Amino acid sequence: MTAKEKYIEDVGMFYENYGLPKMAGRILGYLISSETDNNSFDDLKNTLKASKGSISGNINLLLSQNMIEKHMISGDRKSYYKIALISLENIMTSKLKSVIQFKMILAKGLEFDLSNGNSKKQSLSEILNYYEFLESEIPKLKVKWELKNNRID
Amino acid sequence: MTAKEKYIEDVGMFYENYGLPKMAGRILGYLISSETDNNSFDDLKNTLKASKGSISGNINLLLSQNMIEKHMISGDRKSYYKIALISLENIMTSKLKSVIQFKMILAKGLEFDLSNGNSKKQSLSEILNYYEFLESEIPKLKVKWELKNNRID
DNA sequence: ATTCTGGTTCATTTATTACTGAACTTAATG
DNA sequence: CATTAAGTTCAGTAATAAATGAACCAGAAT
Repeated sequence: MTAKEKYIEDVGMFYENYGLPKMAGRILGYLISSETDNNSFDDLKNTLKASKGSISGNINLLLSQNMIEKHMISGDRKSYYKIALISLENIMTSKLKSVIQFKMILAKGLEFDLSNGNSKKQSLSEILNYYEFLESEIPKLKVKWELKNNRID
Repeated sequence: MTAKEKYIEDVGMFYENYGLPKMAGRILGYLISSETDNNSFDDLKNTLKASKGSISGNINLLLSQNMIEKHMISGDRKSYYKIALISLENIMTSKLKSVIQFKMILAKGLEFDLSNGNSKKQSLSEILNYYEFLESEIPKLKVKWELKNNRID
């Protein structure tokens, strides 16, 4: 297994964890590590040693989620695919979304925990406050980063 | 379906997404929303309408991941379970870990993208820098929160 | 108009994972 | 020491999801 093949598998596994089919993850691995933007259906099929059906289905899944982009070359019937850079930047945002979802779950859980005196309710409230704090702070980080990078030196 | 049953299902789904079996998630949902710390094997089995095998397996899974805690009551053979509050606080940490993992994947991907002039390499590097920034900033948030809450008014 | 190319569709197969339920273990109780 | 109670183990089953591969379709080339 070459280093690149290993890499493609690693990305596949990461994205499987993230909720995509492994093959979709492999496609992303291939496209991230590809030097060119002109990656054809057949390039993917041959490199990933998968069926047409699987490549087709997963390409369209990734297109629908804006994780890859399709483009054409005039005088050529094929379609070409490349990684959508924005999708790489958005991993953090999507993780944050799931933290916020969890925050809402906690808040809901508190509703069932009726007796106000109890120390569990106290603790859950504190954790909830922490998540609310994170929810408000994390978006500020992106702004902070942008400021840092767009400053005129 | 009562509100609480719905809640248990929601938590189950959240944790399934997070990588646990649905039943383990349901157990967490039950324990988060339970008013007491004294939740027995049978409470879980009856409320969740599951087999002994499934309850047993999932309790032990959750114990091994420190997501729940077991305790005893003297004069009683049963074991009792409660949610480990730290596990709720650590959701964010675990999400952050996966962001760092992704950062490493990106860094590795850049190694394959050989030609230095190319604009893709440029863009990937920028995204990588962003993740490095996040990696250093996010732990600071916890500190900031603690300072905010432990301050003497 | 026929062939070829690029890609899609979908029924079937394969793989994975979790749940069930019954037999079993261990330890406490009468 | 026989019984019961609490929980574990594991083989079989069910449910889900994804990959295959062959048939199919649309448009371009000959």
